[in-house]
Amino acid sequence: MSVTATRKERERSAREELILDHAQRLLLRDGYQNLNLDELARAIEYSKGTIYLHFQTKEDLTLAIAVRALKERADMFERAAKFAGRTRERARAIGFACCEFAVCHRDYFNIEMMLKSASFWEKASEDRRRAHNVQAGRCFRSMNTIVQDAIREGDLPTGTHSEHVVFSLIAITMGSHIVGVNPDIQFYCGIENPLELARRNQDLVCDGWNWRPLLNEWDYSATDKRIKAEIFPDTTLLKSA
Amino acid sequence: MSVTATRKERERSAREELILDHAQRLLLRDGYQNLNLDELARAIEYSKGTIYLHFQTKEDLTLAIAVRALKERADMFERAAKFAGRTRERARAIGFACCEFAVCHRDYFNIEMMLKSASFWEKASEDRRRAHNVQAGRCFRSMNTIVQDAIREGDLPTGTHSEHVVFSLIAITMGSHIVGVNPDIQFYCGIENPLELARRNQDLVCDGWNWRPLLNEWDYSATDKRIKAEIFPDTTLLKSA
Amino acid sequence: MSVTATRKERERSAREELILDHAQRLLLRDGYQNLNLDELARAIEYSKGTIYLHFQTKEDLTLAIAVRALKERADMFERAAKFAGRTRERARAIGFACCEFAVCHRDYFNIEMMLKSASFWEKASEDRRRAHNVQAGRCFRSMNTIVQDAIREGDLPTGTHSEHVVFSLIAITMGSHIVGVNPDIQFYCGIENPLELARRNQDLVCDGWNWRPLLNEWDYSATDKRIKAEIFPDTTLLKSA
Amino acid sequence: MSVTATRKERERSAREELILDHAQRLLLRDGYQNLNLDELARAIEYSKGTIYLHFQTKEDLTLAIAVRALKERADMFERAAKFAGRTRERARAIGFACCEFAVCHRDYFNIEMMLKSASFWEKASEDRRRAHNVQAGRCFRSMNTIVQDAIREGDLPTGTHSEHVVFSLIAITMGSHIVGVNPDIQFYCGIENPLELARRNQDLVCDGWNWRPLLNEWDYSATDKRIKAEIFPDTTLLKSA
DNA sequence: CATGAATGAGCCTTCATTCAT
DNA sequence: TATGAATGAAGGCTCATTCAT
Repeated sequence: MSVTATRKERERSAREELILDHAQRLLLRDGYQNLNLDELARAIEYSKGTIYLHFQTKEDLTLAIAVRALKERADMFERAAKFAGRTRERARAIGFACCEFAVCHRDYFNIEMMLKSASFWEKASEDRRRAHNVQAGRCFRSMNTIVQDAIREGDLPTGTHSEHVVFSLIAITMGSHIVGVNPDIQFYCGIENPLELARRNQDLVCDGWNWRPLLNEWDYSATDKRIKAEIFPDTTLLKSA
Repeated sequence: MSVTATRKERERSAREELILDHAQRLLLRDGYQNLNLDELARAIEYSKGTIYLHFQTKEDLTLAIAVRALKERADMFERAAKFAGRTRERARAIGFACCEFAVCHRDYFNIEMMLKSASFWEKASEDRRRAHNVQAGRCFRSMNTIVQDAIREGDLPTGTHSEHVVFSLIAITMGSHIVGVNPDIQFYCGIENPLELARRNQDLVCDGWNWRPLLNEWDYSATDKRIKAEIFPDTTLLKSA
Repeated sequence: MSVTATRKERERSAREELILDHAQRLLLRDGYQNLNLDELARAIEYSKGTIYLHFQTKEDLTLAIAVRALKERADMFERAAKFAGRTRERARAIGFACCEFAVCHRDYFNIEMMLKSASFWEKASEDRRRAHNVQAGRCFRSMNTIVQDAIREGDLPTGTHSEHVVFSLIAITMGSHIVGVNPDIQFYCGIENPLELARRNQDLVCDGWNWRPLLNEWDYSATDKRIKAEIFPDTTLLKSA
Repeated sequence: MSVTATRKERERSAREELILDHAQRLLLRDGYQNLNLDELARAIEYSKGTIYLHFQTKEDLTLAIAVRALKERADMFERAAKFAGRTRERARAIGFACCEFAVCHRDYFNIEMMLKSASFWEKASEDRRRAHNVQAGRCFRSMNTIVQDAIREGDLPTGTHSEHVVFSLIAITMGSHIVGVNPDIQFYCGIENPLELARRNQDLVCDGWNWRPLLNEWDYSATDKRIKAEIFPDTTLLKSA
């Protein structure tokens, strides 16, 4: 590939990122239905036609935003899965990654909710749909592998279905994040730091599954320090680790 | 109030329910942005103008759907809260109510998600917003009271923040329902009956909080039978109780 | 039907005609691709939305214009077909009707040409397509019946295929009209009155088929006078008859 | 002019033909309004910019297609006009040429119809418009000369206006071709071979003008054989000649 | 000369909302 | 009170044309 071609390639990628950045911002501010391509074009200072050089439809663009975030999440999960330690410590690393992700993509789950409508997927490009599945699969496998290790190593009771553990962890995490950003619930439950609660909830569930070592059997604050140091050394977003 | 006025009042209410019934159906079928007032008018066999005699805007209508469902949920919660037994049994009754509700309003959480957008609330009527808060408060207090009782009675450890317990239960429940209906996750996690998993997840969290009696300390299947018999005798939707 | 309903019905029809009138004018001025619904709305002094209360798509509207003209043509043909006289005189009455029609709808054939594109018909409503076929059939049968009579009565040679005669008459008529309005051809052929030539061309073809009585065997100017008087008494458009 | 320049000139011409070939194909497949320059560029494997090095606008390109076809028609007409024989035989040769042309350019007349819109010509280049007139003139004169010869030689009645004869022949030919490809009319009139009918229609008109020798006074099938052999020896498209 | 990325005006269509009857 | 015809702003998408490289 010629030098010029590479540069163009880079420029194209950069612009695609630029579009996604602004689109994501508008999407989260206004919701999908109020996302307006005229405004987006104005924001990125490119024409509307240019947007369509990158994305087939508005739905395709929206899905691309989700895919990008999901890819980042999958990357973090795979990094976290390599953490050296007991299986529950490794799971904790993924929990850490998940919160880290939630901080950077505060409203990612809202985007994910937008994708619910069936008519949505029909209008997105085939490639984009495939990309979404790929990243979703990576996320799931990162966690599922650890749970299976835990069962094999005896950290989780024999006979536990790994998929059910994964499901409960996804549920408590997603639920915590979604509910945690709800102003009404924040008010009623007196929540200040939703992320902290999300991680505690994950602990509750792990303890519920009897995932050894239990919360009171291990110094997880030390684990957290190691996670932060070894896996996410550059992170400054989470004050406590 | 004259006899005629009362009859008219009743007719008005009946029509409002009719509108909400069909609107909810269409809303869940097509999503908010595809909810079309022309189609709704055709379905209810009244004119579009008539819809506007009941609801100020499309957003107001949508919120009314949510309020109606929420009210039903609050009613069920309050009924469940009166269940006679240990605090965790009463919480279990509410969990039961929540699943029961989820069965009747399979996609209520999707509607709740639609309400996220800020611009949405601006267009709903003040009265409707207030009504929503009232019902949300009822739901919260039903649960929170039980948790506080549990702390007072020593079923939950001293020093436990009741709001955090409530938060975790809401999170695991909402998370389980939202994640449980996701086809991708159903596929990855091999889920057949999301509701069953939702209830198990609630147990995990209660055990995590050390809410006595723990799962293995009590015959909760007997409790479930009583709940079904005493609180929801007419329910046939949940096969196992 | 109530009085009000009838009036509304009438108003609706009147507006539909209004839309068609202006749409036809713009269509012939600018061609189909340049027909602009914004401009049309401005011209009719109704909103764009109103246009869509009458016509499903732009294609549907265009086809409606063609159907309306075609219906008028079919009406004239059927009226002309009733002319009392020899078969060739009756055919002549239809030829007269055709020219009369061409005067009132100077560019009808151009509209008909627009309908060629296959993608066009897909976007028009089923009802409209059917209506078009109905009117086209009426036109054809009016003429074909006369030709069959001519064969039966011996005015046309035995063994003549009526459809081929009709085809040749349609061809010479359509060809004359289309070519006759072409400025280049008008210039080259020194044409002043295309209609007169169209009628003469029809005579050439009839003589070619040996349709009795031939041009030089009968006083067709007398026939023309009768046609004008009996069939189209109100017509002032054609100077010579 | 240098050798290089000549080669470039040739290359330029070749590419122009390539563009016209594909453009004509797309034009006839999709109609003018659906002719898409992006697709055309892809088809010719040159860039869109290159198309604009050859043609000023999309209209200019379309007109160029018409001009090219018209030139071919004029060439065929002039060749046919040289046929040795009676004037009506020579006219027949042109009729033959016309059908031959219609076979190779099945939808040429549709293209010709597209040129009707006034706004079209405004956007085509002056040069192209002039070229179109030149070729149209050649076609007309080929035929007109033969008719004038016929009048002079007494094959057509004295006093006949040659332009009117030409007009009627153009009309019957154009009409036959346009009407003949109309599926509705094919259905109604039971047409299988439109070209055959077109030629018969030409005969009807000639007989109508009393152009000697009449159809029943001469063995025109022999003429047709000669035409085919002497003028269009390479043609295999027309089965009967 | 050749490219093809970028443009942006333009257009069809939808649909929540209004209001005269 | 109930209607539904009328509105018109809004928005997604296209594509002929340009121009820097």
